[in-house]
Amino acid sequence: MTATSPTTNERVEQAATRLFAQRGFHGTGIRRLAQESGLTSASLYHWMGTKEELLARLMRSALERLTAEARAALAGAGEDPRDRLDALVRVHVRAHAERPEQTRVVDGELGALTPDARAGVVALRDEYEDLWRTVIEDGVDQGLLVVAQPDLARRAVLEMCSSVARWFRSDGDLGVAEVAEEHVSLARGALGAR
Amino acid sequence: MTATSPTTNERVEQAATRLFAQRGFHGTGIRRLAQESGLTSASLYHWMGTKEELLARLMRSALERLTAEARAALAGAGEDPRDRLDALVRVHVRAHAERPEQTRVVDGELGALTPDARAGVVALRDEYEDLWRTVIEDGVDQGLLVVAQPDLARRAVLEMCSSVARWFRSDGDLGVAEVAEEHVSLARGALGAR
DNA sequence: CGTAGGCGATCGATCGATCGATTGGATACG
DNA sequence: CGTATCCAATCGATCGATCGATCGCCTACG
Repeated sequence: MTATSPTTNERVEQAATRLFAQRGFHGTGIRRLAQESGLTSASLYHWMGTKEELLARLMRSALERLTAEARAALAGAGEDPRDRLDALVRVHVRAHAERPEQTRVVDGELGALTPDARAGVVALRDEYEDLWRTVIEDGVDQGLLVVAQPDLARRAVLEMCSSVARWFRSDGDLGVAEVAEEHVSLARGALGAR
Repeated sequence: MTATSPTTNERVEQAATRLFAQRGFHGTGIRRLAQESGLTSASLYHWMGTKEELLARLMRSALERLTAEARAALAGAGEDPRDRLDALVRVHVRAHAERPEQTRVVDGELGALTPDARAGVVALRDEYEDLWRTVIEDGVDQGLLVVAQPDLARRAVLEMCSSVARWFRSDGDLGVAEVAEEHVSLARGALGAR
């Protein structure tokens, strides 16, 4: 157990993630952000750059982590596209259950970014979704998944799994593992897994 | 074809729906909202009350319309819970495809409301979701739908269908009807329809 | 003449961001 | 060793802009 006290940078990022998730990017002022980080608004600029740069950084690192976790899970999964789908669902649901604020910022604040900053985030998101696209395409090609519109189905299943971030509570009736397995079952059903 | 020119009130509500959907409630200023409504910011107050009242009104009327459409569809559907589920999916998907800005405001700006205003909107949302809850419960009770966690499944399928508002384009490859039927199929699969 | 609808002007508050100044610990040098 | 230099980090003060909202006044019309 390494319970290091958080660095200033971590305190800023944690406060920003929490506030952006709760009140939105435009609903969060830099004074409030500084207060929750334990700094003055002037000092805050030493760590965050501009407010938008901070948001973009948070979104990119969250997406990079998610993609890395998905790649690792796929590397440990077998060849069967259905098993690989299960692995993606588990990673996605776990991430949204365990880091709901991070994922809600990624999913909900894209529109707050200027085109330049948005492009970088969108590229990372597309990279992540390509993992899903490939798995679903492989499954359909091999006749192990049955969907008429793979792109539509991918978006639908992704959003289905993302919804967890908006209701899951770690002190609720269901544990993370149960929720993940339940979504594995829903996703398999939706995609017509043989 | 009744192509009446929009009333001032309609122009305000349409501008607000568009802006709130695109830039968010906190990202939309009074002046911009007035400009797009063809009014000065002072005149705007004659029509909208406060900015928050306007948002709450938009959200309530959108939810009331959705609920009314869902009730009408259920009234015209048969007794089989699977058919009733199909009807709900079609209404939900059509609404999100044809009125993406309205639905995105409802789904995304709840957090911008003060507790008092939020309560009224949440009550309407619960009323709508109860229609889904009942249908799914009936289906499970009769053994025609198979899900381990009906509440979780309801949320998952709802979010799955809501995702349409974030990508559908009326000039794209798929029409509204096709998208709706595709989601009917996905929902049936996810909920294990016999 | 009353009222619905609209306007310009302006309110106090807050916005995101920057300024110059200060601190303290590390590093380089005589 | 002593001290000069540097730089990351922080601060109070304040910038111009914009925020949501309100005011009094004007005009058109039933």
